[in-house]
Amino acid sequence: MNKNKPTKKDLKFAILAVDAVLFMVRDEQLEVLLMPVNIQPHFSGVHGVPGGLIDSSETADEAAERHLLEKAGVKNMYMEQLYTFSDVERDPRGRVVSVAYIALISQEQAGKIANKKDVEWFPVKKLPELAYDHRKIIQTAIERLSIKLEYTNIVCNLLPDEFTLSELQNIYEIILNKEIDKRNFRKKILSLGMLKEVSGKKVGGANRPAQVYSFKSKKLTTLDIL
Amino acid sequence: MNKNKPTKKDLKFAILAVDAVLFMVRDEQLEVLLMPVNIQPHFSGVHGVPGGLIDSSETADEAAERHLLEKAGVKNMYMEQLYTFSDVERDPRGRVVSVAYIALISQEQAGKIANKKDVEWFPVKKLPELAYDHRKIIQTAIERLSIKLEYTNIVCNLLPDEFTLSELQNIYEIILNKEIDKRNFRKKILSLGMLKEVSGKKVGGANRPAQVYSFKSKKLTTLDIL
DNA sequence: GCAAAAGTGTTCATAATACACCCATGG
DNA sequence: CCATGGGTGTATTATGAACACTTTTGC
Repeated sequence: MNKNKPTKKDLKFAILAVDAVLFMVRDEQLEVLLMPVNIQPHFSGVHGVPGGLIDSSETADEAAERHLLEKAGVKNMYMEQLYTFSDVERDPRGRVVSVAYIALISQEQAGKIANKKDVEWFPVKKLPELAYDHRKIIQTAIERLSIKLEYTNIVCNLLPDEFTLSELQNIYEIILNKEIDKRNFRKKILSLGMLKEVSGKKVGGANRPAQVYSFKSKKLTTLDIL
Repeated sequence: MNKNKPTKKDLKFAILAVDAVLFMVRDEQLEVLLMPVNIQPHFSGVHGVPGGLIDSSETADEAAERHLLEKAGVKNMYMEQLYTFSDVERDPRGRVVSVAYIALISQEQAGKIANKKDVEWFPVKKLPELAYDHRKIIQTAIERLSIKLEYTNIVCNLLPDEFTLSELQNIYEIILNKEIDKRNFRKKILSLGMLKEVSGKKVGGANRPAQVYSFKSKKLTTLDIL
């Protein structure tokens, strides 16, 4: 392909970046991790998802992991490629193509994060002003997450290892933005055979203790109903 | 590529390319368009899908369209982004990240293509030796296509404007690689309400003429059964 | 004893599957 | 008249949806 040196003219290349939309569920809300973006004279007082350039010796996946670790102190989370955004004008400073990722952690994991200054969780329903095309990226991520909730076990990445059926149902209701019948939900989720009972009950205050469950496997599995 | 010629200090970039996996169904087979790849000393006598670099003034989508037109003479086809492949060693000449696309045309459209020298259709079950990571890209494309057949109207892009139910069923059977009951298939596909009858019958030889149908809309629609 | 969440079954409607024969045409 | 693909219906089963009360605990 390009055999010339980077002579800067007619050279076809773009700066290649990654952006990672990191989700967590907390307080009955789907939240996304943002950090301030301050790029004079284009952006100030706005936020964006963590991201950065891809190094010449790493894959996009590795770059996304690295930037999440460096900028947000998060590691070992579930991550999948979302979409590659390549609008010519998406970065006012010049041509930057971004490979976007979805990443998921439980509230529990979120609590353990080395608290980097400047990172902050926002409910997706109350996003601040965003830099670049990050609103579109987040929107795309939410759609993907919603769809995958319905036909994969991806939800396991938003929960701690052990959880109750109510907690599980809650996450579905929050992300899908609708109420689900408790009896039908339990029947269905248990019939899928992905869960196992864990000994011990969760004592949660002034109410009946709940059975605790865990996923048999956290490997992404497609429930092919077809 | 170019990491040995860092004219721009620490500048991190990669060559950005697109690759387009163009599918067609013909002769009871899913076929993909390939062209020879001859890159000395790395590749000779092997094939790859059409593709090329992204220009600094075009999006990845536009680049994919352009390369399909330039290299294969195909235009106005259905196209969607597939995945971005970024393995560091995927191009032996240097770092090239590729945004891969799926494109679909009907056999009818394929026949009208200005016959570019060197392009050739191969059944996906009999692929020749392939350059780069194109086998992986094609594999990923086939999986995506199969999945989307089941919950979208994407199949319309593989058919001519007017077609019979048998032709439609045939495409499903070929791509999903399984037999489908004729009566159940018709019941289901008609109940989705995406088709309209077209006046006229298809006379196909020594048998009863078949009713002709067309899609009410070719816009990609998700059949949310959920 | 009461507030709060856990847990549990049945009925009904709809959708998926399995399955076999007659129809219209060209040669 | 026969070979070829077009076209149709029913019975069975599985799945999804609607729906209300009892249980266990902390206070």
